[in-house]
Amino acid sequence: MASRTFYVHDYDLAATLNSGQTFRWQPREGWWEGVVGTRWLRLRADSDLRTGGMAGRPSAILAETAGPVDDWGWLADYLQVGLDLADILRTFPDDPPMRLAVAACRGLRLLRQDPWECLASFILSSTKQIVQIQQIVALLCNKFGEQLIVPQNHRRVYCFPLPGRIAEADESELRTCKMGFRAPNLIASARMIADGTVDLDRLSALSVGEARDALIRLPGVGRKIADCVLLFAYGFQNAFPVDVWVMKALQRLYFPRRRVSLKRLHTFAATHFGPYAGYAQQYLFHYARVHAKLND
DNA sequence: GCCCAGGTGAAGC
DNA sequence: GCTTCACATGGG
Repeated sequence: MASRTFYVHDYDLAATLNSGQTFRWQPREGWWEGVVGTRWLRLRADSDLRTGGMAGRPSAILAETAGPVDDWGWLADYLQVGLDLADILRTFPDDPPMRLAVAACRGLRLLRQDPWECLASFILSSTKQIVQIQQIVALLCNKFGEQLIVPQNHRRVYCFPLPGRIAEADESELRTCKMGFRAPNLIASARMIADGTVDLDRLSALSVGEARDALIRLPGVGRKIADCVLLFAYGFQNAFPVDVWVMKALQRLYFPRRRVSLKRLHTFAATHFGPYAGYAQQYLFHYARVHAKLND
């Protein structure tokens, strides 16, 4: 077992882990338990003991693993603890909707996830609620993933299955994980990645447009899912996924008088929200989903 | 029963 | 170009 404390400002761990960008974290006994790569771990937001902490705004994240760790760079990268959130918030447009969303979601962050896990999870996400995506991903990992080191007396935990493992599975096996019509898309995409037709390792060297085109070649991956992977896994900060919630938020907050097409919303997003548009998108998504009642 | 869920892709105008 | 529809499955 190993542990480490990361000191952070303005980091709402619960909102971040529970904001629909990742699907494996579960609250348990005051911690968030999850898997990053091939390591089981748990995280807890704490006061910064060096300063006594700030009331109501924990400024440290405590991490514990079950196995030994000598270099914590993988977790610092995943959590993006080195990023200065204030620098990003300053680039957001100073308009009423953005001010509402930022005020409501203070400390919300974007993670830097593994591309394959992110891609596969979002292939499974279409027309599913977040709780159901979590359930499907859990079933998939339990059935196809490799077992990980966990604390004594802890239930068994498995890593996210690699593309090669999914590629050799058959559709009926995958359907037992309750993914329905998404199963053939997941298999076909896994095969294209396993056989090198699409190389996920090369995408970070491409422009955002080229990387998006590469992802959209995969079956079950359209503009929205591609943008999720570009933003959540590759860190293309200007990727702007438009799902039903973001669509509702943009329509209601910025164009209350007229109906605007999806294409025009993309054009608006690309010009209005600045270089960190993807970050702004996550604030709008979380605000719309958790805080605002945007339904008529 | 009905409607919706971090959509996509094919088919219709 | 744009609109409509099927696609599994579960929750409200």
